[in-house]
Amino acid sequence: MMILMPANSPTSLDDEVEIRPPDSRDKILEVAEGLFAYGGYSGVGMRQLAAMVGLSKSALFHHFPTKIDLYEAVLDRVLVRIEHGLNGAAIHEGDPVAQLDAWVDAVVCTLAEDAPAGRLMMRALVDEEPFPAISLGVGANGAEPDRELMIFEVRLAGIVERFGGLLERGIAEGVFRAVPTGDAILNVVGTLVFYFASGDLGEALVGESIFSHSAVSRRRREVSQFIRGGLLA
Amino acid sequence: MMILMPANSPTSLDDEVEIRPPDSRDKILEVAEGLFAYGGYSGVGMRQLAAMVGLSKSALFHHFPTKIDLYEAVLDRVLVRIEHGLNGAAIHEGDPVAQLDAWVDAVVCTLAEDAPAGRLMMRALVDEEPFPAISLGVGANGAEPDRELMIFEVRLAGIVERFGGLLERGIAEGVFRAVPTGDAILNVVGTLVFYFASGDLGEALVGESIFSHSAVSRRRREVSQFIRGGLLA
DNA sequence: GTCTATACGATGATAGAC
DNA sequence: GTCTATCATCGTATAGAC
Repeated sequence: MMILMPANSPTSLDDEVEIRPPDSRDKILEVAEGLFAYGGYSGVGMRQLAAMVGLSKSALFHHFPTKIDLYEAVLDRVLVRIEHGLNGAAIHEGDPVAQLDAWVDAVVCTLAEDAPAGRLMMRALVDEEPFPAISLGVGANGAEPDRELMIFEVRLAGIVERFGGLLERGIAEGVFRAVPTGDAILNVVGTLVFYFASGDLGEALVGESIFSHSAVSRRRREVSQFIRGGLLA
Repeated sequence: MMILMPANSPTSLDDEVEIRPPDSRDKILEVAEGLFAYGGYSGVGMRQLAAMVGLSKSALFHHFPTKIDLYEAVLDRVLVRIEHGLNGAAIHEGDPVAQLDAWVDAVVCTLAEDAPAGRLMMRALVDEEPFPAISLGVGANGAEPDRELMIFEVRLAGIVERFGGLLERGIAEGVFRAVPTGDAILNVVGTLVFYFASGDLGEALVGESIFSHSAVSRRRREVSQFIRGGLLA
């Protein structure tokens, strides 16, 4: 389990002491991620969470003033991991097809590394009131969004936008089929995330844990072929 | 909104009087479907539901002894619609490619007809403790499942099995790529369902309501092409 | 930062009268 | 079938001591 720094935090070495008190907050987020993934937002109780993390209920409310704040922090942490995986991959090298492969593989590998992430992402994507930031271009124009945007939403909008750009370049070069990017993005996201959110259903279908080594390496091949087949000209 | 009969109910004409008291139970299911789709299982209160349907809370508990019973009934009703859509389509005529097209289109059309269905299905698929019935072959052998199966799960297992059979026939005939059926099923289900579960995110990406007439007719084309590309040899 | 104590509303569910 | 009344429990949040 890697330790990640927020993408926008200024990196200075002597902050180390202050930045990482490897303490309660991280443990809360870790446990909460599993619980939210399992039971959804409404299915998790702060009492229950506090007990599992070994803290008092009120100590928990000290770290996260409200339940939704905790939820946002958990979601954002997962997205930071995905962003990190994308940044570490060669998604800007080679032709659009190679970039697509790198993109897909990076997401698959990140979701394969911690089990709750896929389910959590799928829940967040399905839950209502998500992500108008995408249609706004994330602050590209001066129009204020009609409600407070979650950090999580802005981060997701950035990722989706980068993928949309890749799609458009591939279409312009003629290597991808000329498809509406909206539908294509939904196809790819659905395919990528659903496998890792499918839990027991997925296990019943593939015949072993969807997170086992062999299942994941098979998945990397299969999802890449499926998406290439669906997108390439 | 069509009136459907359970697939296994004996069809006799004079049952009509008894079968359809077009009454409270249906109204409860209708409202509950919307609520569960919007807020998930834990996010819906029986008080709230009773108020919206115009009943007392205890009257509600008379129709459905427990909340989970209601939830199962709602899920099953959606699956019955999907089953009905599949039965009405030409999924047994022509070569496997034609059957695949009929299959995909039938599911898309059913999910397009009532908005909560897709979101509800995605939630149910992501929720834990689903569907070991699939690996058991739905009563094909004598082994008892280790817990009570929901009607809903058995019905889903049947649908998934039929699709798995179609995949295997297509692979045997050489018209589909030789892929592991488990991964392929998850790819198709994820692609099919996620679009109709994506709500505001989907709307932001496709530029209009995902249930609008133009969006749905575009979707029928796009998802068919995407899945064909991903599966065909 | 962490704890105990307390409060309030809402929840799922039950019992019994009409 | 539908209602009112009631129950214990939960989620959420606050206040204040250590």
